[in-house]
Amino acid sequence: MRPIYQHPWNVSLSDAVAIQRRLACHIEWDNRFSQIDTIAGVDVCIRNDKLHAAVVVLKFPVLQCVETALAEQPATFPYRPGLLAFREGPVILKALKKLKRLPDITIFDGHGRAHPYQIGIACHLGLLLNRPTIGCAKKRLWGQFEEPGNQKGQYSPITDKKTIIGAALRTRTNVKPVFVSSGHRVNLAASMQLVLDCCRGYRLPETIRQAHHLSVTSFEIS
DNA sequence: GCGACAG
DNA sequence: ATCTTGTCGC
Repeated sequence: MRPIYQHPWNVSLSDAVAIQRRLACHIEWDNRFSQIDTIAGVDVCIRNDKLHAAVVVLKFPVLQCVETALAEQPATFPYRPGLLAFREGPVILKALKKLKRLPDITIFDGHGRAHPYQIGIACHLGLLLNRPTIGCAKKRLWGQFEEPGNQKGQYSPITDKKTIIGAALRTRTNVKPVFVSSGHRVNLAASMQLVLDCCRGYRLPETIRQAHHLSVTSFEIS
């Protein structure tokens, strides 16, 4: 089956918003995955207007690396809060296409549902890839939340007009929380559990940490 | 007009 | 995200 959703990337800011609003109603918030054999982390770094994307696929739940992929591309679309997918999406898809096998779950360094139109980069790319995804950001973009308790595992909801759109989750005791939200086909509870399952180190899931390291390393070499 | 604002 | 020195907390 060919990709169902596709759209141009070289668009104006207003067109980008229009595309988001059109795609948003197709995002699925319920779990639609079964066995999880692999889970991946994706991240992008920018040097001299060049984007470097890295994806690290880990066997789950042992978190052993089974495959990685890199891609680079000039940065064209500007950074605008809410439109991150249009800036980083293309180079990320380029890296993901190099994988022998797409991961069962993919975690992004950015939001999912906790976005003004409920279509953060994790939702957007999950829909285009037709795969389950999770958003895991370092800072809030949309919605209100209270600081969660200081112990690892404690969390508080991120809400938008009484609707829970994500959670501020403490992945390490006494360390700033991460902001987790559903991407595509993974509900909030499962997203939070998986993010915690992927934490073996600092405060981001091991998957994203490794991808970040890899993306930084790649531009240092290039 | 002012404040907020993923990466 | 990137740039970039000293500095606060455990």
